[in-house]
Amino acid sequence: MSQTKMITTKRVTSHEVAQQAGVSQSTVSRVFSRDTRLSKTTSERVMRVAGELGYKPNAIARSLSTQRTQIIGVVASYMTNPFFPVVLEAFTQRLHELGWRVLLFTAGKSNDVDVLLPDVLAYQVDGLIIVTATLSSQMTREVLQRGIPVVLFNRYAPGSGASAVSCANDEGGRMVADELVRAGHTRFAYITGRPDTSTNVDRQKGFLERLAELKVTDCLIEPGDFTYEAGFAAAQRLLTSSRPPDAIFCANDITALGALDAARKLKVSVPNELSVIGFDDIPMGQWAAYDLTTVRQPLEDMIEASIELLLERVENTDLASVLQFLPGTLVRRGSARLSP
Amino acid sequence: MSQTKMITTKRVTSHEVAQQAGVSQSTVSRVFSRDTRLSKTTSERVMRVAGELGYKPNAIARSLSTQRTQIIGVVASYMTNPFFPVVLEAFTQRLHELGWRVLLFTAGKSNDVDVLLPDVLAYQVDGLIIVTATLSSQMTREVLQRGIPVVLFNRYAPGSGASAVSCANDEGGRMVADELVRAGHTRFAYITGRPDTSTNVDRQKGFLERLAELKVTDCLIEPGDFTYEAGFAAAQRLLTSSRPPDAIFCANDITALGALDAARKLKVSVPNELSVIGFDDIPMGQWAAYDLTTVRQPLEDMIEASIELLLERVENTDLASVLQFLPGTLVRRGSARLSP
DNA sequence: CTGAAAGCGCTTACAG
DNA sequence: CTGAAAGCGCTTACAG
Repeated sequence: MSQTKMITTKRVTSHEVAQQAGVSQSTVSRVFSRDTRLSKTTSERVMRVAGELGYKPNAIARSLSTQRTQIIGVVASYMTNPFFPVVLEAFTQRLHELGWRVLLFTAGKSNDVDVLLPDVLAYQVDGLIIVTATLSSQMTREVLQRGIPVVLFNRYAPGSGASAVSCANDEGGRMVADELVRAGHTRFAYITGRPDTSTNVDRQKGFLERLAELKVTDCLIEPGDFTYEAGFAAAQRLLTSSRPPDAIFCANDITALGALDAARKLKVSVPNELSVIGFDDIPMGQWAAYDLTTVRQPLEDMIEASIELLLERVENTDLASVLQFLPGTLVRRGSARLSP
Repeated sequence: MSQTKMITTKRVTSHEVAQQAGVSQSTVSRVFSRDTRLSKTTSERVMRVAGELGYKPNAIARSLSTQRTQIIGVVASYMTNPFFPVVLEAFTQRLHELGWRVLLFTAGKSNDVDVLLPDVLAYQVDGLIIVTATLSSQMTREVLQRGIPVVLFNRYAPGSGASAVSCANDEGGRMVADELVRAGHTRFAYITGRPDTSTNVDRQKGFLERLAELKVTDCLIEPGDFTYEAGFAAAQRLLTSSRPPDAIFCANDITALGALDAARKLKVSVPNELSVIGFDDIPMGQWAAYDLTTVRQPLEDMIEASIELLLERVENTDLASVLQFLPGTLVRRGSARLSP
């Protein structure tokens, strides 16, 4: 039942607040930028008037003036892999808490990240987080040249100048090899992710290297692409081959879920006849139908680290790029027969 | 091996391009805003110089000047329900194609959408899409008052002034009732979603109403919350009760997957002893382990309609709000015993 | 503690 | 077809 029904669509500016409050526009601005040297009375009066008028400082104007948008560009895709939505949500949430906004871009089948970039840059983002897809190193250079720091999440590109935070994928692969061998498995297989990703390369490399160190040479490599369907198909091929594996390590969880369903379909008993291990620890791995043993990525820490690296470099463009690898942990569930 | 190694971090402005090209800054601006009345030669020269200098118009400055940011605020949450990431990705992709940017906000457990809103507004978004969570009607009014149109996706709030696009959830519920009765089921159950959502209310209402019309009164209502875990628990309760249902309709797919896993655990044979039907048609429903019969939401059309409603109202703030309901379609898979 | 004024990088009537 | 200039709504040295 307020007296002042605002039907007007016109947006309130600091000038109007200033006029109503009987101060200069600069003062209004200072009130909202928390300038310290303000008398309490002025400050309170301005705040009151601003409240009545429904005034909010225009962030776009502020951005232009300060040369800082407080916007972070986030490029994310592959939302069908449950890992990424969780990552995206966490990034958005955390950045927002810290006072930053997220401009979201998705790199689809057709539009490469490189194609997206001019649009990202036009909005003067203060920093860039790439959650999926890779930036060509030339593009990375171009972005960095403009003083916009870049952090790659869950992938890395040494020498590109971009910082990166990733799980220690090779170690994770080694850990899995260790555990599977120790539990007495003898015939191994690895279902790959997309072969051009550091994630896949490192997991595979760590796994195979450790197997080799343990004198195991019997490991089939079956191509996949980080999807359920590919995992299902690959496992089906493996399990119907002349010499099926008794342990399958999958490039990621969603692939492992596909592999488990293939085993179920073929009536291969898990974990008695077959152990399946994934990588990520997505929520679905905990579902009763799967109970997936996996390498958990330290998501919270990775996100925290990414944001820290990025914001440091927003503050100080001269900082050198950093690659950071955080160790994963094995989560023992029912899909693999492991020693305790 | 280009001669002009740009090490500078300073951003190029239209003034510099103008100077290099020997024209006024206005002309440079016109070239990039595709002003028609420009001589081809000037235009080309400016473009060439701009290219050499790596000039991109500053969208923030443009926004301030035009009073249009070309930014759409999107509020999305519940990324653990696979339905939403897909929606978010589609929205982002499509809006980008149409020349709009997406500022992403997530409403977490703690931060209500209402709390987020001042930050959304500060960035002068031209429109707002709410994919999850509901805006209080007071907040909706406030946003609309500022001339910012709002579209609710997959929920609606009549009288709030916000437009909305939703699946025809009641019809969907009716359709499921029809099919289940026709196939001879006799003991029904509905596992709910969160009770305060229009989505849940309408699906439940349609289902029960149609059952009543068909003279079926035997329908248990078991509370859930749109999650796998709730679906699992609810189905477990139902199936271990004294008079277990032979057909369960679930408020959404992820709930249905939980129900299916509960059935599997309890060795209830699907679809022989039990039919389970979901709502959404998320990718996982197609997985071999589930093969879920469900009501498919016409996602593409819903997104297209949402964007159209929104952009129309960005152009013309006076347009009245509209509620739009698009029919879902039954997707017959293996989790329900239905007549052909 | 506060104000007047320049400036951020564009767009766009207004002239010519 | 093009330029000079005002203006978008802020911030922030510079004075006082």
